[in-house]
Amino acid sequence: MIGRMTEGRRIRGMDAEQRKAQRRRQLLESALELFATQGYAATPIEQLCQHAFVGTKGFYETFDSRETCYLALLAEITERTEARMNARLAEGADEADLVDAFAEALVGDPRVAQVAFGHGMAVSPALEHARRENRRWAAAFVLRVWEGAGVAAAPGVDLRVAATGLIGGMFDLIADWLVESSPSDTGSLREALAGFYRVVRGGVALP
Amino acid sequence: MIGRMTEGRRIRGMDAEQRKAQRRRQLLESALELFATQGYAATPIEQLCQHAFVGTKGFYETFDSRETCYLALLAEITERTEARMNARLAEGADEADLVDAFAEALVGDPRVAQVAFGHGMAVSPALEHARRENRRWAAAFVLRVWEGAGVAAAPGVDLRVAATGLIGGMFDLIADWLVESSPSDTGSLREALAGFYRVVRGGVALP
DNA sequence: TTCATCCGACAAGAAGTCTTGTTGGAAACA
DNA sequence: TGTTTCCAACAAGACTTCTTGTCGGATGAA
Repeated sequence: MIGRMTEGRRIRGMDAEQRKAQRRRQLLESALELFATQGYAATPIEQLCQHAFVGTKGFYETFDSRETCYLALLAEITERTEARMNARLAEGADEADLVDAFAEALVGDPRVAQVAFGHGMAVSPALEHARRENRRWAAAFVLRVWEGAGVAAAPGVDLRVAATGLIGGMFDLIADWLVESSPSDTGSLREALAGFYRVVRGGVALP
Repeated sequence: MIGRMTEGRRIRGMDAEQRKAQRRRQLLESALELFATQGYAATPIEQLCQHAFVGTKGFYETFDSRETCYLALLAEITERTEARMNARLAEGADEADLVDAFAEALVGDPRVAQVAFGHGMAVSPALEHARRENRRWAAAFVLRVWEGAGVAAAPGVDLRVAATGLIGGMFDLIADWLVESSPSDTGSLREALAGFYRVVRGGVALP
């Protein structure tokens, strides 16, 4: 208590702020790993801390809650992805390159894709399974209709992929409509769904 | 205890089995209402029972758990929708009619859409918001690329809708890839994403 | 009216998680 | 080596939800 330090002591060559940043990185890395493999809902804070070698106390000094931690992880992922895509665009990449760059960003670390698009966000595996079953049925229905209509796929077009994407897009348009439009505005949803269907339908059987 | 009844007594003109069926219907109706407005994660069993005028005991006699209840609700919704779509198809409806019938099935009761496609299944509103923010950014990015490429929309095509649907479809293809393919099989994802992009891109700028 | 039955309401225990407080030991200085 | 600082590990309380058991009012039958 003689020579009072104005700043905290250095440990492992890092000052207090750097150590805090490292704890944060460790927690986010553990969150990526555990949320991807077990899902967000099935990963308690304590397990997160054990995996990251951080005390529960330290967790609450870094994040307000488990949800905040997940949001920070998502923010980091999206920020990185967006920066990468913007860079490619600035380099003058063409459309096919951009799509491939997007795929590469996810393929590089499947945990990223799992957390951002997969069951990571789901309430439970069973519910996620039910959700996917819906989409599979819908895609199969579309394929059946196309078959009945005698659709001839344009060269390089995989009808199953097109149907899956079509369904995913339509479901997303519905989700958008739910939060952006009033329930009374049914016309905009009908137009959007019909319009997107025409786009895909046109692209599938392109001359 | 003299004349033992072989079957339970009738109440409100219904025997035991019918009353049980009615409780089930009331619980499912309450689940539809509450899951749609508050979300699944934010609706405890007790609240479900209060809204349905059913005791917690009765709940556990009907469903094994809250998740089972949600799965039953989803199953009912999908079954009804699938039956309706199959009927339309059998009637010889054309593709546009089918799309519109699908929209109509959801528009009729927005709670159905909310439960099946909206925030109903989400872990929390904040996470759902983050997820949607991702998609909005991606759709805006696509629009920017198309603008830069001087894409001229075909008549009747809304570029914003097409971009939103494209992103939704691509994200769904990723989700599919995550559960159906091994992480090492990166080629199939690349092909699927590129293929679906070509389909939409072709349909957008159709001559 | 009287009685048997049903079932929604209530109570209580169990289990899990969140959140904060404490501490023992490790790591860096002197 | 001795001292100080830091922090992961541990502990404990509060809270929420799940799940099962009991009870009393309501309902219909006799």
